[in-house]
This record gives sequence, C-alpha cells and structure tokens, in this order.
Amino acid sequence: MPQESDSGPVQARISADLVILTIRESRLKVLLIVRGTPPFDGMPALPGGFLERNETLRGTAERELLEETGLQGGRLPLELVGLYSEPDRDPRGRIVTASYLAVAANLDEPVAGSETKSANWIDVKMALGEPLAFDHSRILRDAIDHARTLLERTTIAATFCDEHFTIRDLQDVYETVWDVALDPGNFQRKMTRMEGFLEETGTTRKSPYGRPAALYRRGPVRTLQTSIFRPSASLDRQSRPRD
Amino acid sequence: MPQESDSGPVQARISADLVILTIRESRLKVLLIVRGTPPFDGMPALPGGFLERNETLRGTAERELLEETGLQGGRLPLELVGLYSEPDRDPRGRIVTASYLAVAANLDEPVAGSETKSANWIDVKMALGEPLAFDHSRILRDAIDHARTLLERTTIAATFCDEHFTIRDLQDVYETVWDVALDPGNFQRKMTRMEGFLEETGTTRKSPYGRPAALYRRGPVRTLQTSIFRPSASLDRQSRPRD
DNA sequence: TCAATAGTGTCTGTGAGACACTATATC
DNA sequence: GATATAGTGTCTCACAGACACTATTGA
Repeated sequence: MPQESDSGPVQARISADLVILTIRESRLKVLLIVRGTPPFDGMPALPGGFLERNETLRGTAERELLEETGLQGGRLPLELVGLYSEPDRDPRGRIVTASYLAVAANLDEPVAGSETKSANWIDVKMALGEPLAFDHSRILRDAIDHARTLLERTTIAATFCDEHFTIRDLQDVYETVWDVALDPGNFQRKMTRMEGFLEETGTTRKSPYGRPAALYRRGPVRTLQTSIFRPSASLDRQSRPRD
Repeated sequence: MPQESDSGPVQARISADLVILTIRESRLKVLLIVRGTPPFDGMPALPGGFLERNETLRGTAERELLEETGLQGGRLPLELVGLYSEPDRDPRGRIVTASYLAVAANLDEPVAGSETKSANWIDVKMALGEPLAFDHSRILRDAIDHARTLLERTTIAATFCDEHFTIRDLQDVYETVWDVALDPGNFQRKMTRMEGFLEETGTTRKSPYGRPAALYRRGPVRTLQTSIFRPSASLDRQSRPRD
C-alpha cells in the first residue's frame, strides 16, 4: 500500500510540445530549438509552451506554432499524437505534456524566441540520433510514426507542399517521409483518379528540363476511405531501395 | 489584448475518463455510471478519475478500469483517444481530461463505486441520444469513431470476444460495431488467410443447430498492414479536431 | 537531333465481393 | 429426410505494380 504522501490527486502544469515537420532539399526536417535556460540548458528540444488560463491545449499549440514559424495554426492540421505523464519526466515538477504534429510547406528560417538560443530545421535522421532534452526523443519518434501513418490514411501530404504543386512534388513527399521509391507512372494515375484529393488549376510549371507539369491545389477531401499503399511495410512486397 | 488576469500559465487537475465498450446481446454497450455528487448529480457520465501523485495518466485509467470492471487494464489495449481542455468544461475548475478507450469481452454487471449511484451497460445508440454529464457526449462520440477505425487497422476486435471464439463471433463484433452486414464466406476466408490474427485451438464449439465451429484464440499480431475493408456505410466523418 | 521530365497504355497478379456449393451438426 | 450453421470453390471486377510507350519541353 502506498504511503499517504505518495497518493492522492495532484495539480500539474500542462504543456503542448510541437513536432513541426517540413521537407527541405528532399529531406524530412523537424524544427528544434536549443534551450537557453535550465534544465537541459544548451540542449536541443522540441518547441512547446504551457497551457494558459483562457485557452485550450490546442490553442497553446497554435500559439506556439505561430511564435516559432509565423504559421496560423488554425489553418493547418494540428494532430494530437500522444500524452506524456510520467511523474519524473521533468525535473521542474509535475508536468504533463501533449504532443501535436504540424506539417508545413518549406518555410523560412525560424527565429529564436526569448528563452531560446536558436531555432533550426534539423534533419530528422540526425535529430533521432542525438540526445534531446527531457523525453523529447521519444515524443519525436512517436510523432514521426504518426506522420507516416497519416500519409496512408489522409491527404496531409499536400500540406507539405506549397499552395500550387505538381504530382511529382507530392510524390517527393511520400518518398521522403516513407523513405521509399515509388513508380511515377502509377503514382500519377493513383492521385489523379482519387476523387477529391487534388483539384486542377489549369496552369503548369516549367522545369529546367523536360515537359512542364500540371499544377494542382489541395482538394476538399481530408480522410481517405481507401488508404494509399505504403510499400516495404515489413512485407514481402518488393520495393526498390531509395538512392 | 487579454487582461493580465486572463493569461499566464495555469495549474490544472488532470483526469482520465474511460469509454469501456463491450458487446452484449449483439448490441454495442458502453459503461456509464450515474453520478452521486454535484455537479451533474444524478446524471449519467463516463467513469473516470484524477491523476494521482505517483502514476501516469494511463495508470489512472487502468486503476479506474480495475475499480469499475475488475479488469486488469495492463492486459487490455487502452487507447488514448482525445484530450479535452476547454477552460469552462468543468464547473469545479480547470480540469483537463484525457479519454481512453477500452474494449472488453462480455462482462458481469459492474458495481457502483462510493460516489456513484449506479453503474450499467447502456446501449451506445441510447447513450448517444441522451444528455450526459460534462462534455461526455462528445467524448463518447469521439471514442466510438476511434473504435470503428481501430477495427479496420488492428486486431482489437478479438478483445471483444472471450479467450476462445469462433470466426462467426468475430464477424458479429465487426457487424455490431460497424453496423453493417458482412458475407460469412468471405469473412471466413479473410480471417483465416490473414497471418497472425488467429491461432487455431484444435477444438470446436457446438451450436444448438448446425455444424460445430472451430475455435480460435487471438494471434500475436496487433496492427494490420492491410486494413480490413469496411463497407462504406457510415464514412461520413471528416477529421474532427480534438484538443 | 538528344536528354529529361510528364503523363498514358497495357499486362499481370492479387484480393474483395457475390453467390453457389459442400460439410457437419440437430431435429 | 429438413433445416441450420460452418466452411470452400469459383467467377468477376477493380486496382496495384511493372514497365513500355507517347508527349512536351530546353539545349
């Protein structure tokens, strides 16, 4: 039986941490800040902030996203991924954290906040390989997994692109996030036949070489009824290794 | 600009509310308690409890599940569904609630706790039609949606069944939760060909009439790579934001 | 012309759904 | 025998993947 002091309801501070993903130079990047205050002073961490009096936790995440990237979170899909509540996960005291996933088109360099030494887009593979503050390595890992699944079941891939994008742009998103190679012909057909994913703009975009590609914008559909197949999901399906 | 008293970090109590689903008499049921204390005294509500000093929020949910049903939550899939953090959602003060989904085989009648007038299995369609305490109607709705999706992508359907079950039992789960009719022959083939979902027991179970059915137990696989197709009966949901 | 990228045609294998059929039980 | 439930065979259609082909641009 636990001691009296070890049980009973507890107050806590609640924070929202953000995993903001984008693609730059065909690499999946995550926005990491470098902490400027203890604990973990000088270590990379996910951006985040505490729940305030008159907001929801999603509001906290949107506010933080705006501060870090200038993006209006209300217009982006902000996905709840996980909840982290281990009693000793934060040396400052009892802090429960929700993680939100945001996916953005190629953005300008972020700016460091007041309590932050710097803010940078870090290659995800690199970010997963180095130690992060708190339990942020785990939070990041969970969010990446979540993003990969969202690509199968939703149209979120389009939010990695600019407002007007080509089908090849979209294919790059899938290939980068899943780290696989897809057949351009089959991908083309799949996307154009999928009702509501894409809307034609009637315009094209020139390439330095080759035939200009048709430009699309994101269609109204958000969830797919028939999921986009993801190759090499530990199955005997042959997928060419990438590069 | 907000007033000074309206902003700034805030402490909160955190609770885990449970949506415990089971199937009784081919109907999807949810465990609802009737509150015995204000606020919402006498109203039906989801069971739940507050985060305590030395536990995770999942631990809170498992403790509550054990108290309400006698089930060891650690051995059941307990799925985080949503997070509810509107500032005025609870008249007692700032309370942030996480909802967890639990799916159980046909259980005995639950017993009422100390602050609870009664606890009962309620038909889900009925529970969605009557007012519940707090924002529990929304929490319940979100959890049902989540359960329907989990049936497509995981083997959670088996947790609605007893340890040994027939393929027809499993089909009943899908039909009840999705509210559709499936072809028995095709369902049979689909399940038996799906690697790792089912394990043969070598035994059969007699029916009052007809050929005895082979009994299976749940296999090791938890997530499906190829989702079980859900007839497009009620695919009316677009992604609703959860806080 | 060639090289490069966009996009289409077409074949093949797999799997879902429809539904007829066989198998095994009770009455 | 009839009836009910379990389970299989088989046909068709749709779609994913492989890959050859056409289309449209710049050099």
